[in-house]
Amino acid sequence: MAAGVWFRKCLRLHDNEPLAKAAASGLDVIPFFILDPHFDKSRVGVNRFNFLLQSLQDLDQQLRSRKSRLLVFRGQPEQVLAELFSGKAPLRLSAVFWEADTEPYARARDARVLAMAKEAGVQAEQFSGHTLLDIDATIWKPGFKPPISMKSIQAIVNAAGPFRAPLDVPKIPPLKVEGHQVPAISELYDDEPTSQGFPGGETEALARLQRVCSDAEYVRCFEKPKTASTGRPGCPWEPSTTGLSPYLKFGCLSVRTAWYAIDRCIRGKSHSQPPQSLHGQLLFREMFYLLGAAVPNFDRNEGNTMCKVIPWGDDEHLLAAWEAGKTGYPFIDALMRQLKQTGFMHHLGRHAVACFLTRGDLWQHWTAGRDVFDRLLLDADWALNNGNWLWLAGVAPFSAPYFRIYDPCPGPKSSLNAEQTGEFVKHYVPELKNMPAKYLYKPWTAPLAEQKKAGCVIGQDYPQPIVDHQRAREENLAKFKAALDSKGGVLPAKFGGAKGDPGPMSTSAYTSGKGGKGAGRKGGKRHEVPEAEASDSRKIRRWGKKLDDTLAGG
DNA sequence: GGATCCGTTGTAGCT
DNA sequence: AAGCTACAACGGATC
Repeated sequence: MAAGVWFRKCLRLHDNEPLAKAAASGLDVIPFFILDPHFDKSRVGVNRFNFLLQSLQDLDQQLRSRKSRLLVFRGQPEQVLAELFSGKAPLRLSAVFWEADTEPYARARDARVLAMAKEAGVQAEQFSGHTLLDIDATIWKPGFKPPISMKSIQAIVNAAGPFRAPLDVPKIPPLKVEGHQVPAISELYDDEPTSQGFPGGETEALARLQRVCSDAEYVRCFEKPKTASTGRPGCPWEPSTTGLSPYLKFGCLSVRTAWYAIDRCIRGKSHSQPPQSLHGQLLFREMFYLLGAAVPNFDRNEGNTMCKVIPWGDDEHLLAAWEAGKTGYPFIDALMRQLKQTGFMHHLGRHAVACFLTRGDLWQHWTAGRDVFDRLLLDADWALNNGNWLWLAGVAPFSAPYFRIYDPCPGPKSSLNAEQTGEFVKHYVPELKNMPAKYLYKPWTAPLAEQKKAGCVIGQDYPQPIVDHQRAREENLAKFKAALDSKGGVLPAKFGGAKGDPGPMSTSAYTSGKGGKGAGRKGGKRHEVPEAEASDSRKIRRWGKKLDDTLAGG
């Protein structure tokens, strides 16, 4: 008899509780993954699927170096597991362990598997591990309220106490079974993966974490809104952030391991704070996981207390141009082509293209953009992706005010932090590679002679702007306001989920009150140590400059 | 119960 | 050059 370890996310050996439990059971251990036909080409782009297969390869290699291996089965999970529950040795399971997954598809599937296991007399157990918090335990606690701000998620996390330390890799009994290899991507997809810089797997995940944390000052001073949407100077395809998100999505990296590695860098020294710090990023991840699990219909427009209903348009032509990176707005197009080509986009880039598709310019439904991201992003994660689209469409209570619309042609003062030499745009939109920098974000303003000289005539070699931004912006602001005024944007919030009525939740946008960016926020009583804060921002500025120099030099 | 503060990340235009 | 204002004006938390 054997204990199965069902890998789904959690594609790692470190800090893997199901694996530790199986290894401690005294039974043989069968590590396996099931390639579920549900996740087909319509749902998963070739780059993410390749990332998954690389992660499985890495897992297999690591297990083999420990005299075990990974078995990859294909088919519907319920069917495969039914066979493993009733099959012949050595592939018959008397126990199976996995990491809990709170996404709706996984939840329904796992409930069926738990029932099957009970029926078959197989011990089945799942362990919380993908998040810092035990999501289900948290949302069922009396008095739980869905967090919609950094303060509220911090309160929840603080109340939960310190997270357990990451677990060591257990001693795994040897396994000798033939077949069930990790397939090659060419067996499953016709097109070739095109991603760069993000090889899947735990080995790379830990190496990347190591690289990030070897620069403790970078970790201490990290402020997300100050990182560049257009990558690193000189190599715009490299993220200006840590690039750890795909590894967290698949659990190649344990979030606890990441949390404590960051903690070691910042402990005892002055450091940036949530929400902008690296810990803040992980806290947002927790917040969206809680919302995804606690809010019914979190991925929908209707029946979703976190979503104001806005009469979005439905124009296939606009959506297709956006997805293809052919809107005629070079910054938007470069970002969308980066997404398609590499599977990665900086968070602020996601702000720019999501705002452009929805309330900013094209007035298309946020779920349409959500689906494109869900397919193409290496780090596409159901709760985070939905949460971010709700945020950016301006329909969630945690959204920025709807009238804060990003300029799709960001200048040097824009909070999108887009570099001004145009190297990012030129890299992903090669039609524009000879366009002078001063016209790069608005090439239609270049005189025809300049366009010809650059070999890029607008309307021929590169599209005209698909909409007039100033006009679209004003029209959309008016439509959004009208929808709010008519109360069409407010739902009665009367659909209780399986859990108790979470209570009427906010469904409106907010404004920041008077003052521009950051104005009027200093000097409040929240900032008890203004000196430390000032020294932090000095450090951060110094650091930013140093980073720029280093990267420019290298 | 009313007032006040606050919310990761807008932009243009002015001084 | 950095800092202010206009734009339009929500709702949760706290006092």
